[in-house]
This record gives sequence, C-alpha cells and structure tokens, in this order.
Amino acid sequence: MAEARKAKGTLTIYDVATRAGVSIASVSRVLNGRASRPDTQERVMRAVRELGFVPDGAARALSNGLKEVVGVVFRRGGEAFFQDELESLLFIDVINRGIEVAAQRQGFDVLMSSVGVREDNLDNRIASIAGKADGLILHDRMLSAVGVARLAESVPVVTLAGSASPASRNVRCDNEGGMRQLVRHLVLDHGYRSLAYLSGHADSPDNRARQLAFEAEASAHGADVASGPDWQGDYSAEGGTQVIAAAIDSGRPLPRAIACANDQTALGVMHALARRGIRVPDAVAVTGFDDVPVARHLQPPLTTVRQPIMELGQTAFDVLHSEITRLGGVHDVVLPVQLVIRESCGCAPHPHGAQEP
Amino acid sequence: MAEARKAKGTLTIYDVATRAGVSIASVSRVLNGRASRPDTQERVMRAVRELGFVPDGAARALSNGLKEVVGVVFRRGGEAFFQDELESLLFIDVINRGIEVAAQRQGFDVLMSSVGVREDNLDNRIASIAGKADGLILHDRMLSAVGVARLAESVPVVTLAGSASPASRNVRCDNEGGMRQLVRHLVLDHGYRSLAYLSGHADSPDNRARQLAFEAEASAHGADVASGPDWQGDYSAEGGTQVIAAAIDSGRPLPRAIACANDQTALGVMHALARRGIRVPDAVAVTGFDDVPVARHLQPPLTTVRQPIMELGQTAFDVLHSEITRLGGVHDVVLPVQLVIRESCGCAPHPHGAQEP
DNA sequence: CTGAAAGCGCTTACAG
DNA sequence: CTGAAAGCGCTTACAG
Repeated sequence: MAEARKAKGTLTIYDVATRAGVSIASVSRVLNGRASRPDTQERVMRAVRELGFVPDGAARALSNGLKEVVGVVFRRGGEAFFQDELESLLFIDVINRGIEVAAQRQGFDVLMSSVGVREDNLDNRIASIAGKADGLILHDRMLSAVGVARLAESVPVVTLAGSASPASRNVRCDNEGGMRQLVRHLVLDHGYRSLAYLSGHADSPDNRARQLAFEAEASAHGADVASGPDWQGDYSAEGGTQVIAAAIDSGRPLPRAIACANDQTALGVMHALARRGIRVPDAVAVTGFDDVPVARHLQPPLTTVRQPIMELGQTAFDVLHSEITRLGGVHDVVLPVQLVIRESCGCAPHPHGAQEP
Repeated sequence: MAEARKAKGTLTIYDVATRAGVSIASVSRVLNGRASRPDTQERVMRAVRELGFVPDGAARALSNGLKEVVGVVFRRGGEAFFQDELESLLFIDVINRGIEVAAQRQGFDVLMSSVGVREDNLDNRIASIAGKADGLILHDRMLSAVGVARLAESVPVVTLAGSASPASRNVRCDNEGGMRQLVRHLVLDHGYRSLAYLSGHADSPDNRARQLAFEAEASAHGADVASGPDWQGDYSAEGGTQVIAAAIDSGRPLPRAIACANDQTALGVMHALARRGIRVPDAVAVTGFDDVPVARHLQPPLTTVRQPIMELGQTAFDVLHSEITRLGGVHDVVLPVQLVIRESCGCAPHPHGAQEP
C-alpha cells in the first residue's frame, strides 16, 4: 500500500522546505497563513506551486486534532418499489444537501455513508466512520438510544429524530404540533369521525411522537382511531400499499381518513386505493408528513405537514460544528412545522389560502 | 482544538493496551484481524468494548498510507429555475449514488464536496479535498485538462467526461455513438432537414464530443445544422429557455428539430416553446441526452439518449479504486448508450418497441 | 505469537 | 520571524 503512494512520488513538507531553502516549520506557517516575511512566503509558495504539493489531511488531522470532516450515516433502502421513490429527492437526500451546504460554509467536508437495510455489523461500520470524522450526524433509526449514548462518549453526535441524550444532541421537527394541527383539520374542519394512523417503523422516535400526538388529539375531539399491528407500516410506499391491501381484504370498512407517518407511505396508500377503485378524498382522505418534493405532484395533491427539511440538515451540522469546536450551546433543537393543505384531505383546490411557495 | 478532544477523554490504543495487559502492537493486531492467541484476542476485545474505543482514522491513514476515502467534486448550481430541477435526482445525484454504492463494497467512504457555481478559489478547495482522500473523482467541467494533469501528479484522479490524460483516468459514455443514432433517427426516420444543436457549456468535453458528432452526422446526411453563439446553452433548463426565447424573438424560423446537449436543457426548451404556443413535436421536435428520471414524465415524453448513469458512477469508483490499490488496469472507459425513443421527436406513443424499463 | 521501537507527515510550543 | 524538536495515534518490520 505504502509503496503505492511512494511510487506516485508522494511529496512532503520536507521536499517543499528543501526547495524553498527554509525549515518545515516555515512551510507549515505559510501554508496556514501565519505571519512570515514576504520573501519567505514567496519562496514557499513558489516551491509549493512548482512541486504541486498537497498537504496530507491525515497528518494534519493527527497533528492538530481536527479533520474538518463530519460523517453522515443513513439507510438507503432496497425499499424502492415506486418510480417516484427512485426518482425524487426524498427526505434523506434533502437533509443531506442541507448538511453539505452548511458544512461548506465552515470549510468542512461531508463523509457520506449509507448502510444497507440489512447491514450485518452496523456497529463496525459506524465506528469506522466515526474514526474518519470529527463528529457524526445520525439519521433516524440508525442506532438505539443506548447505542447513541455509548457512541457519543467517544465522538460528538447529533441525531435527527429522537431526543438528546446526556452526551448527544438532537435536531428534529415539531411532530406533536404538526400532528395536532392535522387532526384538528380532519376532525373539526372536515368532520371525519373515524381515523387511522398508518405508522412508520415502530422503533422510530419520530414515528412514536407522531402516533402519540395523533391518538391523543383525535381522542380529545371524540374521534375513533384505528391502530394496532394492522396499521403498522415502515415509512416506505410499499409498506403503505401492503397495509391498505390487507385492510381492504379483511372486509372491514376503511376509516374515513388515513394519516400516514410520512409522505412516502401516503404515496403507496394512494396508489393502492386507486388500484382498488377507491376514490381519494371522496371515499377516504389521505394525508402525509414531511412535504417532500413529489407531494404536490400526486393525484390528488397531498395534504401534509411540512418540515423545513433543508434547514433540518443545516441545523444538524451547525449544532455538531459548535460541539466539535467546543463552542457548546444548545442541546435539543425543535424546528417548527406547517400544515400544508392541498386536496387529498378533502379540501377543494387551493382553499384556506394555502400557498405553494 | 486539541483540548476539545482531550476533554472528550480521547482514548488511544495505549489505554486499551493497558487495560488488556498487552502491548499496543497486540491491540493493533487484534483490531486488524491478524493472528493472535485466543485469550489475547479476547482480552483486547473486551477492553475495546468496555472502553468504547474507536481507532483514529487519521492516525491509521498516516501510518499505513490508506485513508479508505475517495473524494467527489462537483458543481451544485444556483442554476435551478425550474421546479423539476430542484426536486428530481439529476445526473450528478445519480452518478454520486453509483459511486457510493461501489465504494461501500470496498469499505471506502465517500467525501462529497460540492463547489459553488462561482467558487473563488477552486484550486484550494480541490487541494483540500485531495489531501483528505486517497483519490478523486471529478465531475465534468471541474478543472481544465492542464489542471487535471497537474492534480493527477499528486493523487489518483478519475474524470467523468473528457479523456484520460497520461496521469489520470476517464470514464464516460459513448457520446458519438449516441449522437449518431439520434441524428439518423431525426433525419432518416423523420425526414427533418433543418436541425440545431443546443449546446452545453463550451468548455465541457462531453458537450464538444456531442456537438462534433451531431454536426458531422447531420452533414453526412445532407441536413442543415444551425449553430454558433445563438445556440449556446449551459446545460441548465434556464439556459435552454433563454436560447429559445432569443431565437423566437429574432424572427428567424426555428429549425424543425432541436437536439439539446442534455435533458435539463431540453426541459427548459420545452417549457419555452409551450409558453410561446409552439407545439412539440408537431412544429418543432426536441430531444435530450442523459435520460434522467424526469425525462419520461415531460409532456410530451422526451426522446433522448440514455446513459447508464449509476453505472457511470460505479465504474468511476472501480477504476479509481484499482488505481489507488495499484492493481492498475484500464485507462479510458467508454460505456455504451442507447437511443430512447419517446414522443418529443415526433414518434407516436411507444413506437419502435421502445421499452420503458 | 508478542513487545520495543521506528516512522508515517504534519503542527506547535519553545528558544533564539 | 525562524528553526530544531517533540508529539499527534496508529502500523509494521524486527527480534525474541
């Protein structure tokens, strides 16, 4: 291995120093923009240019304790059964873009690491990434609360979804507030009395928060809520279709409105209902959560709760960055959400002054 | 900075060694799966587990000359004027996903670094990434041929688009073959006699190759080709609309068919034509290049040349990886493309047995 | 199989 | 402002 780089003729700061006729300390100083005499600076820069020298990041990192890299870990599914899932920027992608944008502003780069749905040794993968970065951003459902807590002992960690542990920070959206608004719209504005919450992964903190808020608010307004294993999805469109198919096959009447744990699930639900000839929203209303880009292009356009997705990513980076640089600061960040009323809930096109930005 | 990590109680291999009652060499061996007595192994693993030790990637990289990281550099535009551009997985995103998938197979992680459209000091940014990675994948138009050649002196480089230099490798698609097929379809099958090539960035090797092939093939079949600065786009949808707007305003008749440098440009062209009430394909036929996910959803569905985009990314990684590990091998890889006939060229829905995969 | 020691390429007090 | 030297946390011949 080492010979691979040797063969490339790996240049070091020593080569530059020799060529410039100065010490390696001076080279380092010039390279890092510390004060030095103009002519020293000039000679070093010329040597760097002529040699095409690129300082080794690993050596820098080892020496000064900063890699200027944050790791992002997420699951990429073999779960895509729908064209829309394969083609669109989904929740994760938009968040990652936000992280990247914020990182760039601080001169950090982003180490992306997707793990398979059925990754055998997740812990090792994550440890490997942790070793290559100054801190980690973990998407939803990457690690248990204990797992996060343990990891956070050795490296700064920010989770998306969930809640802060003593050692880690968390950034999420206001699931509860969003769900409450949504339920009120369905129950009070539309008068639906029978509802269902089609859940995401059972081990997702976001999902649990949404479910709890949903059920509490619905009961408070006297609506019926179907729940239980029959309404267990997995955040994917395919999961949504399967739940609907089973519900229809069971012969039991469908609830008047189905609130899905996220937009992808709603996408699958709407496909499944359409295939069975059940009209949305006339027979069954459907809603989502996230407001991913495709939501507005579904037929009918999806009523959902908008999370500020890009901002979620940017905030996650900023929190992590201040942790890495020990500026310290906030623990838990909760970003506001917004009910976006389109047509899948039963509203007429563009009611309530719902603006498409 | 350093104290930031200290305070976290940064553990080293020495801590593990002490706790396990062995030397650091033994710890290292166990961690790297080299032979050692079962009880040594056990004690080390236990110490690692109990301490929550994560080996430092920078130190490993410095010591053995391998970071297990590849850098990917690309431009992310503030160029998005169309919803579709913001929402969809575009060419770059799909390629990056391919890179990531291939990297994961080799235990590598991917350092993503997007540079702004108007990045002031591109060279420094790229050098910084080069220092953090074992090798670089450069998207189209990141660096001039000279720039690439110089960079490749100090680090393995694979470019997407362009051609291999003595020191760098290149992976691209068969632009020429694709364009030839496309022109033949337009001229021979449809009988169009006046064509235009709406170009991408003038400094893009892919664009140049497509343009040359287009003009050569069109002339060979006796068709007229409009070109020159009036037909200069920039790979973006907005660029496409501007060219069309100007062309219409000039009062000169439009060509019968417009071949765009890529799908995004075609997207803009079709919007612009629609806005002026010019029907596609009846009045003017439009074609793209790439076959990005949205292409089939345009109205009318876009006839284009499909590149195996994911595969492009995977291949780029594989070539880079074999370069990094000195397995050596291929220089230049050219992947085959496929003419995808939809309706924007003037064909009826699903003619020619064109299959949607 | 194991341990002591050198070395990877930088940065940064410390003297001068 | 500059240079000599130590040290960052690993891996890997080299002896034993």
